Amino acid sequence: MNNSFIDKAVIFCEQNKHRLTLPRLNVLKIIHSSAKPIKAYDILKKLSIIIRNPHPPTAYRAIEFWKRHKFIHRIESLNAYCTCKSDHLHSGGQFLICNDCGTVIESHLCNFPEVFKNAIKKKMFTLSNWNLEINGTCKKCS
Amino acid sequence: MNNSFIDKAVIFCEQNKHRLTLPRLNVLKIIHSSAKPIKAYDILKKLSIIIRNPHPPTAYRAIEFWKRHKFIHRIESLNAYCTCKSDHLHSGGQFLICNDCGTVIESHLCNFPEVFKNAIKKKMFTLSNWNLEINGTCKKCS
DNA sequence: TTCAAACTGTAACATTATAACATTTTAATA
DNA sequence: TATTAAAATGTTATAATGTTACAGTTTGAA
Repeated sequence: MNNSFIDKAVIFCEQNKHRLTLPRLNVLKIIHSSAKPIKAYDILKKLSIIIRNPHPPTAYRAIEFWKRHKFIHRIESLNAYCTCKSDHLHSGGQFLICNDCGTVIESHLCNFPEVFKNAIKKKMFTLSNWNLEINGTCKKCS
Repeated sequence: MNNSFIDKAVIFCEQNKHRLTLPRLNVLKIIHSSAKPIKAYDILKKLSIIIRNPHPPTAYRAIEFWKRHKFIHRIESLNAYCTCKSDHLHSGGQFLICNDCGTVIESHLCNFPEVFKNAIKKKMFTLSNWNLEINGTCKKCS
């Protein structure tokens, strides 16, 4: 396992005086080591190997923490979580979801496309963040 | 209430030999008459005025029906449903969600932007449908 | 008129998420 | 180094969202 992602989280917590507690560290490790986005209750199940009989809030709090600090994304249409694959902060994400095998690929764009910005401007809307979920078929499955 | 939307649904069912049953018609009417996207259990509550003690599957089946036929959209981040504001079929949607008042505006684009298509092509992914949810502040609230 | 497909009714249950409050941990400070 | 307040977790309960399974009804075509 490539741990540079976890290392970053460790450093982030040190630098920002957040506590890298057992639930936080392990929830992030569990999400990071999952090939596909993982659901909260599956995280909880895996967490129970490390923490005795953990309850939902334990998982959900850690998920919320890493999401707030943009280390993970939530795939809304799957109710599942995956680590952020981009190497810098960003306020939006695109996800390619394979209808066949369930694999999710993050396709990061730094800037929100102009067409959308224009469409938004027309509606007099001020952008804060965005989430794009694209369904289709991945290379392997097509 | 402008009923042309409901009229379209009536015609659609006639033409495609789908039954426009009491739950189907009323679920669509309920979603259509809601100013904001409405949740399944709120649909169910309103449905109980017309149908005696309806159970979740009654609402969910009708929701699934109208979604399948692209009369409604599901806003994933809200677990809520709204009618489609575009006058033709399309396989993707953008939604501007106001963080303040919860209003959702559908901003329809007929074609998926090139930047995204290119990002997808790079990943060797075949597109079927897409959903973009944009959070921000609407005109009224800013 | 009967028959199969489409659809609804109902009960039970599964999944996903949060509220509320007690307890523990931590680091700064007196 | 004892105190303390903030940050975080533990625990119980429950709310919110969604599905399965099977029985019964409606419909239109053979």
